[in-house]
Amino acid sequence: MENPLIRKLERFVRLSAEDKEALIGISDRTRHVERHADIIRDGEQPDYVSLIMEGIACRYKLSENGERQIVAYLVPGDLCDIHIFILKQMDHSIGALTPITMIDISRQAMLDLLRSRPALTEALWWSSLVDSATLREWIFNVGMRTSYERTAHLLCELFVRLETVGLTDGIRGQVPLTQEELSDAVGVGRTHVNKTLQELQDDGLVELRRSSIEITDIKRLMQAGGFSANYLHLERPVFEH
Amino acid sequence: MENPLIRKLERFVRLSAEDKEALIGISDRTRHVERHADIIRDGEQPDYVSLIMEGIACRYKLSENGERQIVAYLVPGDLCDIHIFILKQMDHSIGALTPITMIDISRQAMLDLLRSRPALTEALWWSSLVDSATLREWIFNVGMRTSYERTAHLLCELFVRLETVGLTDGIRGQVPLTQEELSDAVGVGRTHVNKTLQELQDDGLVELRRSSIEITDIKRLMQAGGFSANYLHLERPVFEH
DNA sequence: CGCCGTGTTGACTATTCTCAACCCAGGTGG
DNA sequence: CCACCTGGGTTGAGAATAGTCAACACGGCG
Repeated sequence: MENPLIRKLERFVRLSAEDKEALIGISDRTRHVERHADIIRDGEQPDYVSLIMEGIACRYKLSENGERQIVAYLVPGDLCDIHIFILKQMDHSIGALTPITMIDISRQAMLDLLRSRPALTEALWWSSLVDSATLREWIFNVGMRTSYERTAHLLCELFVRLETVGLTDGIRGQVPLTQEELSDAVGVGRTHVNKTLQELQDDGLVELRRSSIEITDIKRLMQAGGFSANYLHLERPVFEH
Repeated sequence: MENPLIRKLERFVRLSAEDKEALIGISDRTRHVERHADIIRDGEQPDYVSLIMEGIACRYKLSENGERQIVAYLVPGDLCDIHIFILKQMDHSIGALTPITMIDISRQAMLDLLRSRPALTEALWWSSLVDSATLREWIFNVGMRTSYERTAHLLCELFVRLETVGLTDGIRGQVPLTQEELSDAVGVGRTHVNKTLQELQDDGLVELRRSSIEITDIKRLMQAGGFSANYLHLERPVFEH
């Protein structure tokens, strides 16, 4: 299995063969999480860093009355718990939206990696800063855009991020999320998301499937959502691979 | 002038006298920015890290039609542009909400500091992770809470963060923001924020002044906003100072 | 075959937005 | 010293987006 983290980081820096080897060899163990299970919960302290290899997960927070706000999606190549090094406990939960395959990296292995491989350290910093930028864009999305734009924008982001790790086929893309999972992310009611998606479908931008959404025209979808990938800071163009 | 960054970081780790000296001695030059001026703009590349010493600023993004979404407030002790090390350009702007005093730290000075002072490196990582956590909470705020709760929550966050660097007097706190500046942050229209603030005032939680808001009962304000400071990860209690 | 997770539809509600007018305090310049 | 101007704040009416609720459709899995 190709390593999606390497693929992602190489969008920013070129890694040497040794860097890549170090990254591949770091895996402690592989773990599977089933759909709807939590990978880690609010208040817990993780004891390793986890890397998503397959599937989609989300960071979320719960309100008192049990509503869920998704604050980020995690796709293959994303790291879960860098917090391990610094913070005492999680201030949010991470849940699996699809079946997940992930590898756990021990704290020590991670520290060794950072100490011996400056290129990787820089790349990981980059990844962390991009995560922050994504959160800012998410705020903008939820705070400023109409539900139509919001939904479109979110789908675009997922598309681009999946594309970065090679999980789409060019212009089309399958987003394996239910409408409820989308709803919790855009902060719009479930039924209203449905209506919004149908508008997008009527406009020929997406096609609704059972438990997933297919993007049929990413270009126009980006226009509809006011999407620009600049906040993802993909410095290097895609090539080779 | 006491250094607010040191004060902030000490809420997380204890710094040695040398650490503090290194941090104080790092200042390149002091700079003043007047209210409403931009400290840095979307698309630019900063050439130094800036530390807010006095005043309040905000990170914001503009929509096509010129509306502003504030995605974070910056208070004394906050660093502006860690991006300098990694990212090619800003994906948002930073503007002064009050007159600002800040010091600029050159890239090299910052790198030297990080290399020679591991405690500071860790503290800065902490600061960065807390910033991320704050963004997540901000999403939750904008996405899930009513305008009444939202406004209350935001005021609480500002109160606590100002308190962390010693800028409040216990139970009362002056928040020097106009209603428009609050409005752009909570993502609620200007006139509606006004109505919401009046409700808060009627309930005895705040008092409205011209160009500022005084928190009169932080405890009940926290209840009203569903505020819990856990996401700020203030590991150490306040003492000494 | 039947149930459950998902999706769909429609009616009704309400929070929030928009717009427009007006107020008020403080600073400025004549 | 007063008139004016500007930046902020206040109020109210009407419009609209989005939320809520409830019922139903549908397909796949057990």
